[in-house]
Order: sequence, then structure tokens, then C-alpha cells
Amino acid sequence: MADTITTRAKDFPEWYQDVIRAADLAEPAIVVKGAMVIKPNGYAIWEKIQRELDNRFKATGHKNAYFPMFIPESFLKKEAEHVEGFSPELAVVTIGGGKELEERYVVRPTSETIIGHFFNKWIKTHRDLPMLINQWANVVRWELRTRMFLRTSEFLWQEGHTAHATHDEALAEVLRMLDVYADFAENVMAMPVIRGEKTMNEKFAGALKSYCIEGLMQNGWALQAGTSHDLGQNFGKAFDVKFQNLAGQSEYVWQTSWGVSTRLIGGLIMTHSDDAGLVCPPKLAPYHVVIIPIFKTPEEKAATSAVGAKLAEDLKAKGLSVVFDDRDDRPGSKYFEWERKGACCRVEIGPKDLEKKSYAFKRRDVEKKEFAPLDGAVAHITGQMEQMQKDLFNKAKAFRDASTKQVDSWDAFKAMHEGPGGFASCHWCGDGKCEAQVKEETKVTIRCIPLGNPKESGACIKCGRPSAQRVLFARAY
RNA sequence: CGGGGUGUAGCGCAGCCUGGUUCAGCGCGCCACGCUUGGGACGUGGAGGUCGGCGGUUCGAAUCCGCCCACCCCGACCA
Repeated sequence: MADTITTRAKDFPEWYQDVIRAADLAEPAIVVKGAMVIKPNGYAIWEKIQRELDNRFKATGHKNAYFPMFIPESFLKKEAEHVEGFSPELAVVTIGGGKELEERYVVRPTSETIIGHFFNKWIKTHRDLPMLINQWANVVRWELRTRMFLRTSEFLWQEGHTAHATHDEALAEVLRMLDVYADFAENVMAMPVIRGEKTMNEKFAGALKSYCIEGLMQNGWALQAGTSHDLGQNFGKAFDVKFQNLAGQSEYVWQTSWGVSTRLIGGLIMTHSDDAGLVCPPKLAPYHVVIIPIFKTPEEKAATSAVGAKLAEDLKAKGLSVVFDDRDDRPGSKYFEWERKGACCRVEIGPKDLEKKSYAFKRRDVEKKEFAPLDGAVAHITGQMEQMQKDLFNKAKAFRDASTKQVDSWDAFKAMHEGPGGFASCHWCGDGKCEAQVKEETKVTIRCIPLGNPKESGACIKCGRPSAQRVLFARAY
């Protein structure tokens, strides 16, 4: 068959590529190395992600703004750790209008520095705080190795940037936005995530601390789905962002930044999809309902189409995305096509249904096809969409939970990651060298120290030294 | 950037070792018409390719040689 999809069991990365192609979500740009084209079906998902998140950002008091894509190279150099972290992956503009530039521009890999520059201008007193800004933008990081949605040289994201009068307040913001991400991931993407703190090795270059949400993909690898950073006063000092406090003294602001990207779409695919193609939770699906009339004669076509088109209108009125597919093709062929593309459910209306006043209903994530009365179809279908949203989350969570294991011996640790993968909850002494050694030997990294982690004494999985808590290890994208 | 793999029609591939009348082919998809339509129908006709690119060897290159490019996998780096 054309559009064949490799099975997950045979070759997971190949399957991932196949699903993207079969669902027509995106393709590698090729003419621009490491870049991708997000096609309409894929971009529709991104637009829904944007809408959902943007509503949540607005609800938490943030306002959107836009800063230049070109950043003076000197800005990057103002924060030592930041420049060190990003310099290998920068794209730099040296010529403009045919002339060598006086100062080179970097194409933004992230906007902490240029926003720091403007915060310096905008913030004068404690009355200007908190400053709560979000930007929807593209960023460029010159990656050596790319995978569609998960890592491309250019990608789309949002980056929140805030400034506060106290560290406590900034930290509260960091955790509040982490919660927004977690809520979005679980309730909209139906992707269960662990909230946690990054180790010093894994944190954002320039941050005091980084927090993250981590999901687990079907191949047992973790995916960092969102990050929220406590920047402390690092950028405040680098860009001299000061405010006058109540006592009349000048203080550096405390800043945060947080972001999610089009990588989420990769996470969505690897969380829910199956060997037949894309599976998408209703809250993000480009297509909710596909209605297919079944007929033999022109009279039957007219009759089933009339009922189908009417149902389509009724469902659209409920805010669902509906396709009425009366193309001249075999029904079975249509079924497979819409399954590949991740339509949440399918409705068939045939001559027998007209007699029985029924319709056939098939949910993308459920094996069995059922027949239901046409009366109340709208309520039934909208109800099923809500149920599907919950079922996908529960299924993913069951997988995640079953793939999360407490591991207390190095042999078991190695065996787990040579085998099925998953989250290994292990004791860790807290030494970054130990962490690096584990990574070198097994490619497994510490994904996070879960928030609210219970204290428990034990021995480090690698070196055996005393440990106060377990952390989550996994192979990661 | 190192190691491995792959580039031939939209997708999946054969042909390459042993250069030339099986060398521009196959399956699926696509277009037209007919017939069909409750899980990938069928028939007839048709469109579609600088064989990844450049250079070389040769009377002759998809095929041999060199260089380059892109994509995929594994590493280093990372949302």
C-alpha cells in the first residue's frame, strides 16, 4: 500500500516519520538544512495549542509582545554562562544590505538578552512590577542533528519573560507557569507529565534553577515538554535592570522565563498514535468527525447524503470540526485515509441506517464499530469526544506508570535501559560527576528531581554513596 | 563533526556486482471513462523520472571511479 506505516515494534523512529508523512503534518524542508515545513494539518494542531495556551497566559495576567529576531552579538556575551551555553548553536548575520555590519547580529536562539535590554528601559520602580510578558516567535539553533518537530534548526515557540520585586515572587511565578504547562499537557494534550527540577548539569544556561515537565513516549524515552526557569538576578545584573523599592533603594529585579515549542506536536504523536497512523485527542485534533455516506444508487446517495450533511451542520454548530466525505471512492478506502490522518471518529450513514434511523460510529481509539440511533446523535458524539479525551489520557498514564520502576541495582538499571526503557526512580548522591558517568556509560540522563519528592535515605545507584532522595532517570530526546 | 545506512515517478522498491535491446521498470497512489460503494474493488486507457548533484573513465554510464549534497540511525550538543 502507499503510505505504508512501519510498525512501532519494528522501527520506532521510522514509524514516527511515517506517521508524520501519512497524516500530512510536515515534511523536511531539505532545501534549508535542518528545517521543516509544517503543513496545514500539522499547523492546525499548533494553532490549537497556541489558542489554549494563550488563553491560559492571559488568564494569569500575561500580555503578548514581540521583540526583534536579530540580537546584537554583544548582548549574548553579557551573561557569561548564557553565552557559553548558546554560542555553539548560533546563526550570525554579518552582512546587511550588501555591507558588512558594524556589529554582528545573532538570530535569536532565545530572547532573555534582548528582553533584558528593554526591561532595563521599562522598569524604574516597584510600581512597574511585576512585568509579565509573553512572546510567540520563531527561534534558531544551529543543530547538528535534527528530527521533525523534536529538534529542527528553526522552530516555533512561546517564551514568557517576567520580572519581579522579590525572589519569592519570581519563584512563585516559575512554579505557577510550570503548573499551567502541566495542566495543559494533561488536560488538553492528554499527555501525563512529571513536574520536576532539573539538575545543575541539565539546567538552562544562565538560570539559577530550571524546572520542567517530562513525558514518557511509547518507546520508553522521556521528552522534556516544557521548561520554566528561575533566572534569579543573573540577567538583571547583566542588563542593569533595577527598580526603586519601597524604601527608596535601588535593587536588581528577579526574573523568570518559560517556554514550550512545536516539539509538543512530536510528543503528541509519540504519546497517542498507533500503527495505523495519527491518534489525536479531541481538544487538539484537526478533524473531529468524518461523515461518510454509503450508497449504491443515485437515490441512496441523495438520501444518505442529505442526512449526513444535516448531521455535519448540527455537529459544526457544536464547535466540532467535521468533514462530510462524499467523494466517489470506496468507503473502506476512506476509512483508512481518515484513520491515518487522526480523525477522532467516523460516522457512516447507509441505506440500512435510513430504515432503522441509526448510524454507524467508530472511534479512532476504540476497536469496535457500533450502531446508534440517529436521534440524539449530536449528544452521543460530543459525549464520545469528551470520553475519548479522558480515555487517551488514562491509557497514556497507565503506560507511563507501568514503565516507571524503582531501581536499586546497577545491573537492573542497565538491563532496564537496554530493554524497554522507561523512568527509573533511583537514588542519586547529588554529584554531577556521577550523573555524567551514568550518561556516558548508558546514555541515560536524570530527567528531573520530581517536585514534592519524598525524602528517603538510600545509596546512589552509581557510586553507592549516601543519597537523600530518588530522582528520575531515562533515555531522552 | 565522527561512525553506519540510504538516495531510481507522489509513496514503497527492483535493476548496479558481470556498462550496451528485459534498462527507464514494478506495486500502490494519481487522471479519464465505465462499473462499483457497510473495512484498502475491478476493467480499459493515460499522465508522471535531468536514475540526488558535479566531474571523470568509455564508442556507450542508473550501472565503474572521484568529489560534493541531502535525509535516516548511533554518538557529542540541545526545546
